Amino acid sequence: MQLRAMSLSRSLPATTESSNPFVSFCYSPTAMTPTKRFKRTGSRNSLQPSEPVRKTRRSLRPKPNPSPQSPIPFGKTKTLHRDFFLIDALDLAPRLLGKFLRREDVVLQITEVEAYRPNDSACHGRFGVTSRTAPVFGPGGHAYVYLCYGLHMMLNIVADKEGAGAAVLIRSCAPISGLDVIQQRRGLKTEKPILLTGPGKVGQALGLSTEWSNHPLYTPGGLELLDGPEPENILVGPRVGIQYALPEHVNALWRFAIAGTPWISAPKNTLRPAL
DNA sequence: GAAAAGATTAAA
DNA sequence: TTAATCTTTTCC
Repeated sequence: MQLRAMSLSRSLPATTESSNPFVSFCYSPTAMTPTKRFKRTGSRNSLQPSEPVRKTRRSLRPKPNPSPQSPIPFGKTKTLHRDFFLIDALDLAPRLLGKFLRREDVVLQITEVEAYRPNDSACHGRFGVTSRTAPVFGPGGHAYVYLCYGLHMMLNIVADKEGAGAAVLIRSCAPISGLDVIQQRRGLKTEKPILLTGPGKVGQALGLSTEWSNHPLYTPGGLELLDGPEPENILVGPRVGIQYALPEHVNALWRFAIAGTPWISAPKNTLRPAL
């Protein structure tokens, strides 16, 4: 199913607005049909919906759906205005959910993010402006890419006005277009969530290096952020891997994800429905 | 100038 | 559970 939507979009020219791949994706019958498995039960356990059905035979189980929710149809897909990014990272983070990241033929939909803010003991900006973190202190709407553990390229989207020092980490995405390129870069011939759930995986799938740091995302060309459907429900939780920070920042619920999607990194059991 | 630690991942 | 891997930042 997923492959059908993707190969369909690949067959279309992706350069002009009128024939962009998302329109065909969002109107494709498979994308418009929500899978039963993702329906909310309304019980107290919010995580129930995203877990696979246990007692169904493997061959009968529905495959992971690249569409995190029923997409809201939208006519034109375009880059967002730079003003979109000039807000508190805590406000920007959830608004990035559902949006599209595009680099040439590869298109990913953002499914999980984390906010990093001024006066945040977990934020890279906590040491002030350095050669690495300079983009974080620039105006919102630019990429901030850094090397983590000497291996992984982590993509952030700079938030707020110039001088603030805030950014949103992209933790997970769903593949929308360019699956073969994504798989090639990842070295994985799969379409399961393992392909793109984790910040290092997103950077690898987009073929990023630190040279992309400070690249504007609101102008056509290179790496772009495009408008996308707003998720129906959102999950929140504490951020991952920041045990070195102050308790108030370790515990802050600044991690956001689209409810019901399988495209969320570990740990998932710390996420709860937003109010 | 040296050393520790890190917004992680994949394999055992 | 742990090794891989290297830049950034801090400490002496």
